Amino acid sequence: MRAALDILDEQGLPDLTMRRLASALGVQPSALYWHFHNKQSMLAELSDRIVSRRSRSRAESGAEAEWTAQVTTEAAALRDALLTYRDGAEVVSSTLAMGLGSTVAHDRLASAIAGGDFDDRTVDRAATAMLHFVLGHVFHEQQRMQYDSLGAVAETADGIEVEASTPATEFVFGIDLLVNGLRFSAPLPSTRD
Amino acid sequence: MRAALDILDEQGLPDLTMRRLASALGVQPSALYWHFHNKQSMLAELSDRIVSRRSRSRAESGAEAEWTAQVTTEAAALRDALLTYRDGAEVVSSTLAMGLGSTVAHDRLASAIAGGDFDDRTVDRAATAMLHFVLGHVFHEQQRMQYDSLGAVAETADGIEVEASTPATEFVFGIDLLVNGLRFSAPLPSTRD
DNA sequence: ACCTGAACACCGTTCAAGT
DNA sequence: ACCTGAACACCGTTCAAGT
Repeated sequence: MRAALDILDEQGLPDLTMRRLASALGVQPSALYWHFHNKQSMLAELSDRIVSRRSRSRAESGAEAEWTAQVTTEAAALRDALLTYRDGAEVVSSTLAMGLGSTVAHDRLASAIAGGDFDDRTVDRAATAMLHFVLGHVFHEQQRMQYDSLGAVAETADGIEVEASTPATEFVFGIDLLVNGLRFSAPLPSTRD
Repeated sequence: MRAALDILDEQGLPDLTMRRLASALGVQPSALYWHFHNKQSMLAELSDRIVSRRSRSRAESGAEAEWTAQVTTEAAALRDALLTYRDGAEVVSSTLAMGLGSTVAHDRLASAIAGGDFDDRTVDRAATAMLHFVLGHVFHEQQRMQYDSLGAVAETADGIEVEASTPATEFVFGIDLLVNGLRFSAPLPSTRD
């Protein structure tokens, strides 16, 4: 797993092949198939490690913060985790799409959302929608990163458009959209205090 | 393109190889490289065709419908287009992530959203967020489809959970979340009429 | 203008056999 | 328990050469 993460981060997903991984370990490719059923399940395990990596639990980690703030924090933490390794979002996205990998990402978002007192179905669907947005956003963000690093400096050509809005800004915009939609959609039964 | 769409729909993206496409056309693989720079650009063209396929322009296509209804309609039309071919969402998603393919999908969502009188940046970001949700959702939906078709009938095992909520229902839930978030986020300058 | 033939440099996976 | 060796059935792409 450590060797695989190194290759992923240094060379990218397309270069993370079973043969390259084997040779990084000084072993024959076939040796890997004693440890993993196939490449997919190896990537699934990688995906779990990427997602599970908790970033600094920010200032407010307690149960007291507004649920909206908790959701925002959780989403940002997930984005951070995905950004930790090159192509992280693609690995996780395709793993989850295949129905593999753990559900921690979804679950953490869901439990933050549950702080808003919604019914279980709403919580689940909102978490899923949010997860789709996060994965889509970071996937896109990382693809741009390596496209930009391959020449094509995009240019701040005509001076205008200089502070064109950062990926982080666009990210919180999307999250806020979903949080606000959630806040104003349901009857939201009890607003204690 | 027709042959490629056939292979995609009948055998899926993993089986859509340049060699298989060539042999379906009764031609050598190398012949394809006179027509396309590489496989990516072939898939990009395929992606454009998938997205451009307009479904029945529903009842209200006029300029008069509520902008929220227009956005919902546009999102549903995009979902329909992606569902038309097997693995359609994956083809489009990865093409757009690579910075290839046309921007029609984004643009159609954006112009529907623009009916709500938001500033250009908000329109663009909201369209992007929505596009990420749609692609993520349908990608997931299609992956499940072929997972389910490969045995593993999932079972309505214990009678409960029978009407567990369809993909279509979950889709409109996510779209509504985004539309509502948008409606209640900005100052929304003019509410003429 | 459009295609063939032949090659290059790879893939994931299996499986008997070794230690 | 863990790995090697050798093979199978593939990939995308290039490029001289043909018509």
